[in-house]
Amino acid sequence: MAVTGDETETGTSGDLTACQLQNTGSSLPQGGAETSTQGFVKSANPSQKREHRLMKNREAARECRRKKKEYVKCLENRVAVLENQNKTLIEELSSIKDIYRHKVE
DNA sequence: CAATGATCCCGTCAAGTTCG
DNA sequence: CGAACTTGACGGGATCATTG
Repeated sequence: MAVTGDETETGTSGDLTACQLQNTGSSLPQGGAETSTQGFVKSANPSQKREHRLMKNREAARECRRKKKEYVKCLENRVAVLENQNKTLIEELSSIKDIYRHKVE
């Protein structure tokens, strides 16, 4: 097993409400800077168009993976928190049962 | 130390979705 | 409706750990 991971669900102390994926319309340099996509795409020859498309997709894939990774990390945090909650509730229930038992006896 | 397996990250393609 | 965007799937290279 290659434990490359430096991840682990460290607290991040986050309030993890909803780990939502989907386009938050977040970062992504889409409309941004560099190649003024508009004019370029029209005047470019097919191979330039292809190159441009590949480049765009390359960046998109990177961003997509980044978001997915973030999403998974968020889910992992959520699992950790819920497991803790569950544990606490089980203990609480157990002590309530105890109290009840003593009263009955 | 070489072979092997596991895992990660990347680039590309294809199909689906969104938007002007 | 077409162009741009998003994402799952696939194949390949790099790196690390284990094993004989």
